[in-house]
Amino acid sequence: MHEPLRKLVSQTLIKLIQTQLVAAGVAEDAMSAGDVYKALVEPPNTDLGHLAFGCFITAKNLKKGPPVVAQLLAQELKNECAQNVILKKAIASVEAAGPYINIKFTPAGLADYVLKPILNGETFKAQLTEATPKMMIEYSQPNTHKELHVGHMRNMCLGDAIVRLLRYSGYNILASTFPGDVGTHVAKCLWYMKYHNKESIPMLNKGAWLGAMYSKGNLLLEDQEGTPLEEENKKILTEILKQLEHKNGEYYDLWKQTREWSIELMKDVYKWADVHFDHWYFESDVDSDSIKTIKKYHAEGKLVESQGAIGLDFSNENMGFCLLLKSDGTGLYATKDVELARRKFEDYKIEKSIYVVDQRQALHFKQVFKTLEVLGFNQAKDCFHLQYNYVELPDGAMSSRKGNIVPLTALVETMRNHIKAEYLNRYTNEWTAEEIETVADQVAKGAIKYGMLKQDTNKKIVFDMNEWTKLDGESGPFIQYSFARINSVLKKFTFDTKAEFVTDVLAHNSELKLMQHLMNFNTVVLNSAENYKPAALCSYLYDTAKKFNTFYHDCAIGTAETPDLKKARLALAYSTGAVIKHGLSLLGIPAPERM
RNA sequence: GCGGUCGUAGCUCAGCUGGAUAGAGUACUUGACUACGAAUCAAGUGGUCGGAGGUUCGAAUCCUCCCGUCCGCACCA
Repeated sequence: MHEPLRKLVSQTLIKLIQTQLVAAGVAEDAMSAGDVYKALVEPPNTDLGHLAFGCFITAKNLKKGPPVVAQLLAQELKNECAQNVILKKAIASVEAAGPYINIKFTPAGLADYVLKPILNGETFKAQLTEATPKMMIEYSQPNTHKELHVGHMRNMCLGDAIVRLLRYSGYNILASTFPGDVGTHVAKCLWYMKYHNKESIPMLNKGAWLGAMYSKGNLLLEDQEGTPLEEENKKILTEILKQLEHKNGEYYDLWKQTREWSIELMKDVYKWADVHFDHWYFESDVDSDSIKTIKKYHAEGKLVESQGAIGLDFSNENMGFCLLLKSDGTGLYATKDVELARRKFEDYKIEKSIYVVDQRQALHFKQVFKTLEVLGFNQAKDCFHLQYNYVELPDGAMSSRKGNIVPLTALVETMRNHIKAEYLNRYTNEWTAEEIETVADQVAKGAIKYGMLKQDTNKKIVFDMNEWTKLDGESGPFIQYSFARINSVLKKFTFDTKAEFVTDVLAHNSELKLMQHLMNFNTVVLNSAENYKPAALCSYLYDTAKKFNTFYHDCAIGTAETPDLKKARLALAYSTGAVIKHGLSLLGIPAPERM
């Protein structure tokens, strides 16, 4: 009940409905204002109305047909509007159409209830939720000793947007990350570096270079499989892993040093992407404790042995065998996740734990959560795996192992250069070189993040650089461009958000449509947040920009017929800009003032 | 084989917690800059919503089966 016009309508309607309920001998509290609020939807087109009330539930309660109830309530609402000054000013028409009541607002109603709260900032401070459990959202689990690629970007954008959306909606959110800084991939990287690398260590971009070491190591190891060298290689890898586990030896020293290079790369990327974590959990932090924990449970007889390894058998529940200790006594990914899940709840007293991880890990998380449950961890039910589909290349899956990745830095560089060459270099004589760089970077962020977020999480993204650099149509830069134009017109005609304006003059169809659309901002954001679907906000913002462009095309601002109309149109332009800017910020996308 | 994902316009996708005439982008065909920014706008062509049943007053949306697709299924993460 945060949107003022919906609130006004639902509070009026509920009184009328309750009168009918009592008359029909039904309990008055069979329906609440909240129920009515939820049943208020957008009609399929604006010609019908700005808001519609579907009478299905009400009709059921009254034991009458929906069209009959719509007729009845529409008449009651009309009468109410005729008597009530406030309603009379805000509501232009009420019409029953089949099972719906279509409501049209007056220009003044839309301006008063939609534009004014945006202008004074109330819209963006509205309380959208009541129950807001403390949640931790873990996202971005890159491995050290590998290079970050475009696939990692989807996870990062998604996790960050969800954190932002939920925080805006009033939730208490902690963001965490869980980099994989131990494991065989590290050993393979160090092995190659130590025994086969002939290059000298670069001064810059050590993290990316390290990723190449891993890739080369992996390929060489595969080549040597089946040769006499295989046995020798295995011995060395085991020795490396042992040293890492016991935290001493030359490999351990090399690990400490190289690990920092990777972390530096991650931090650079997070800084670029404006992504922030409240806590960094490293796999190396939980590694040895996780093994102790599992051994303890095993000693208590809560786990089973199978083929020399220890774990839990969920095969009769179609979840396979969850392996927790390998036959050599070392742990696995699941081992660490079992330990980490407990820590999160203990460290921060959270009520819900969300994991933003690739959907290929679905079975893994099912097993981990089930294991937690079997081990008596009550909060297992509060753990949730938020899945998304992965990013692949036109010729198939990306893999650091094979070395066929598109590094994130390559995407960012290509995008920035493309934007400068195609659009920004034309301003070389007007703007400083610094501004051109800054704006190119902001637009690149818009293109990349919007591209990662606009597609629903359950669909995979096929990454093609040529397609990604096309910035027309539904793209981040399209929305940013609309904002820049709004900004430019506001500057040209100077607009004061605190100045009064005449509210009943915005009567053009494209003005009404735009205002009606702006009305829905918080509703869309809340929906987007609670369903973990940033894509919903993406398409809303795209629509906002499109509707603004139509208005901008249809309605002259500078040469408006009257000064009042000009002022009101400036208010509408400003409001649209504010919604776009806030909306983009919830997706982690900056809004340049000009571009 | 078992489990899961997806299947909507030529292509890429919205719509899926059941509700009004299935929408965008792109491509293609047109039109609009002496203009508040053309990275724009306007118009047109284009759909048995994979198939078949079922539930319902009402199904792209829910259920069942089938077909196609991709993913996962113990010592990697």
